[in-house]
Amino acid sequence: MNKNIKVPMAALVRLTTYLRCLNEMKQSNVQTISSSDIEDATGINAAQFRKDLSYFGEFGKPGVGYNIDELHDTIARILKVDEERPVILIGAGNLGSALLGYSGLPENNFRIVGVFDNDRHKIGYKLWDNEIYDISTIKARNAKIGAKIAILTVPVKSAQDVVDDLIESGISLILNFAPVPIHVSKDIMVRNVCFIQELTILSYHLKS
Amino acid sequence: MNKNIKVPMAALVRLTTYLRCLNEMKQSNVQTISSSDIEDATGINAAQFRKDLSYFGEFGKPGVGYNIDELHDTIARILKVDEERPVILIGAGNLGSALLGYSGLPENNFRIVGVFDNDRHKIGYKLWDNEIYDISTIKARNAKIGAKIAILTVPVKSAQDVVDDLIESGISLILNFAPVPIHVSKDIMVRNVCFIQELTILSYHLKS
DNA sequence: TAATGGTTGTGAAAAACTTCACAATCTTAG
DNA sequence: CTAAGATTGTGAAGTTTTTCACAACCATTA
Repeated sequence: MNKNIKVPMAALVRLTTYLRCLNEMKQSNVQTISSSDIEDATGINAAQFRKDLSYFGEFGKPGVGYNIDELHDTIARILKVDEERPVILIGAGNLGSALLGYSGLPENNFRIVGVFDNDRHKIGYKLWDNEIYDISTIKARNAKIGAKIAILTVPVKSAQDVVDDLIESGISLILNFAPVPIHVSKDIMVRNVCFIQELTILSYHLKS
Repeated sequence: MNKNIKVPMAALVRLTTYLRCLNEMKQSNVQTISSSDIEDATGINAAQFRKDLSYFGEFGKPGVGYNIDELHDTIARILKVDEERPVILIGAGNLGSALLGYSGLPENNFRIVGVFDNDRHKIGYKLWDNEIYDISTIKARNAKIGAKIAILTVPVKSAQDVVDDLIESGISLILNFAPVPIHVSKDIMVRNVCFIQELTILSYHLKS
């Protein structure tokens, strides 16, 4: 085991892929899989899979393989998605609304427990049964809610301001959908989702 | 220049970040930037920035820096986002609808020129002024449209089937929002956007 | 003109990541 | 019990990516 060695970010990304894959496999009637089965299902090299797991321990049986349910639960525990996490959503626009209605969130143990916006025309109204709160009340509200994770779907121009408020409110993990790099201290983690970037990478590969 | 050397995917991702950054800088009254200005703005190492550019040519002046407008246009040309690209959208659900209304798409030269779904209750109706077409007509329609890029916002269970149709219709670049790995031949490129994965990576970093 | 301060482009060094390859282990069958 | 076949976990090798460091260059000032 390599528990003292830093886990590469790429390995974490792959772990989430294994988890998704195992989730599907759970519904089959097979109990056990080998690392090369994972390779077939995900395209990720079998040795890579084993090494990724080795950062966290030993979960397989030589000569046999891995128990699907066990491995699923182990990876879920490693990634801390084995129990429900409260998440707050900032920005009740089109995208925020779509996310709020997305069943994949609860299915993966993420529960949106608060929706915030700064638009007077939205505050107080309900979106999919969630009341939209005034963003200026976030500090007080999150003192009760205690969420550590926020999803940010606000316009570019408000993104940085909102982030500062979030951090003051105890948020330390931010999923940023605003297409702008936001600036935070080292103890705060931001992951950006920008599908324009993805489209652009596709565009680069246009043959012409 | 390294034109004969393979460009790392990570470099392409960074190029899209530089482009976004330059886009903002265009609005300032500064004309010229240095690689370390880029580092300050994006967090990406200055030498990394220069090496990324070196895959494509020499665009700066030693002792001076880079002209913002010029560099922006150059990178846009490299990434082939210097002119409008037609894109088709498959899946007119919540997410598809949100994407369709997203102004970032036209602002970045991606124009949605066709919306498709397989739901009888949606086909024929309009979404943000776009008629929703029957997905079974895609081959005929894309023969006229000629889009190479498709955005996929369909449920997991239909994803693979739809992809096969898309490829038959001349699509070679797919942005997949369905949280499932899809299987394609080598000449087709797929980029996945899965924010559950991103949330999961954040979750792993919860301190507790 | 010469000297100074700043910046690029890039070969080479360093670091990080992936893949290989094999000892160790397990299960089954005879 | 032994042999055969399968699979893990991991040190080492191989590959890729990032960072360093410096020659070459430009603009400005004296």
